[in-house]
Amino acid sequence: MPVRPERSFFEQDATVVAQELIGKMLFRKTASGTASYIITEVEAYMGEEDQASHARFGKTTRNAIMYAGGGHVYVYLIYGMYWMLNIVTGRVNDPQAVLIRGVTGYEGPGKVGRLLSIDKSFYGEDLVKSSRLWLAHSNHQTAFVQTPRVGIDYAGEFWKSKPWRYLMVQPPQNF
DNA sequence: AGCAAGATCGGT
DNA sequence: CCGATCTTGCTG
Repeated sequence: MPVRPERSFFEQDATVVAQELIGKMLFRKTASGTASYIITEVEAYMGEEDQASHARFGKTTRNAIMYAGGGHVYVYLIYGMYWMLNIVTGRVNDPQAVLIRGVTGYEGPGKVGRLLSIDKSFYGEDLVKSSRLWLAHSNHQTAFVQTPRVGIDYAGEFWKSKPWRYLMVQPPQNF
């Protein structure tokens, strides 16, 4: 029986939630059934001071849900074609989030959005309660490595160099 | 009202 | 390396 993380899990800092998400199950229920995936790659965005974050200019129409507290879903359309799936973390008015960049077999945030049929209707979805998108603890490998975040050249060296991308360590194929 | 840029991806 | 494709946020 999958156990869903509760509110307090999402209320931690994005860097903490991000590493905890590696190896967790992500469930997506549609008309054709419920599919599950293992999260393999994420990135943390740490608040208004983080110059890589969408919250760096303060609250706007697009990022307002980032201020609503941990457990909500923040989705946005990038380049007119890819829906990015983010999980809001931290407390109310502390706009942190974790971008889901990969699940088993699908590397890249655009592919994750497409695979899970994510669209604007998921903006604000509550992962603590949702019946179409939720997380669950698992027994899968949780070892990870860290690297700088991808695609944030606009953020400046200081924030660009933060090792806030987390990748599951691949188990050896042979030995 | 107009415009530049974007937490990407796939094909040259 | 470049185009696709469209929403957002800033400027005027």
